Amino acid sequence: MGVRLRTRGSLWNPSVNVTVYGQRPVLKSDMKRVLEELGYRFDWYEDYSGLYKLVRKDSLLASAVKRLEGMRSFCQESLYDLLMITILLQNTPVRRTETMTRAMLETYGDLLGFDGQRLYCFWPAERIARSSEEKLRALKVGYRAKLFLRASEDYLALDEQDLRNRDDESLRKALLAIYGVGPASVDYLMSGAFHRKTALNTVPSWEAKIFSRILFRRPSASPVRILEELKRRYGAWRGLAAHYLFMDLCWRHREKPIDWFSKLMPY
DNA sequence: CGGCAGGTGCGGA
DNA sequence: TCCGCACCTGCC
Repeated sequence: MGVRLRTRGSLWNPSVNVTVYGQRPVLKSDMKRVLEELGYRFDWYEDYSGLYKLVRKDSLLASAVKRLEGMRSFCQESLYDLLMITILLQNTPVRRTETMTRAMLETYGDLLGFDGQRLYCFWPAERIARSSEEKLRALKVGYRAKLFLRASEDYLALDEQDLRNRDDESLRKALLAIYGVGPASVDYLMSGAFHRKTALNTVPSWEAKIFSRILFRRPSASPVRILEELKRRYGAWRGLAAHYLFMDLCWRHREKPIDWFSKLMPY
């Protein structure tokens, strides 16, 4: 299915106009399930007041919230999609992640046309599980070929709804049991696919370079130092706070290019 | 062209 | 439980 979201209403009286496109007619029952799923993925019904309270004593976060107030910890991807993304991010520069992602989508993904757009969606897990390491390696994904296979198999044995109901600790354990998921990926999965606001326990090096500039106005504070500072400032809200700071930077960069950011991000 | 970046699993201490 | 190594490719 293809989904178009359009914002309606206002910050304090928000509403979203949802249009759903399907290869077969979209039934009322489909629509109900889509809306429930969107509510979860875009974190529409959660209370963010704990984050907004931190604004009073943190001017850095205050300026990000000023621009982005109301922004949710959104994640349009499913758990499986994001799992594949974390593997594509592992042990590689961003540019190579892009190359590998394109190759994987063109070979295994589905190209959807709707609403005047042509967009790839991720492949179903079964399609990779039925493929082979050799075929995957031909796409220049290196040793990640094995990770895609094993992670897809492990994913197929999981129940995503069950995982959503678990507490942080139990969820973390279940995710780490997926082959190819370590400390860095588990943070992405918990904060992205499951909206756990605290999930930020390791800082990948490319993010450290960016947060060093944001937090300390210097180029190269260590990942450990960055994590300490985020914990000190934002405590249990550090994952979400970091998301706000990063998105604020992206928007400021988009309005007026920031030199050091262009050098770190290849866009 | 050689050297290096980058997250995870695994084997060994 | 912690440490160090292997893995693969593209960029510098």
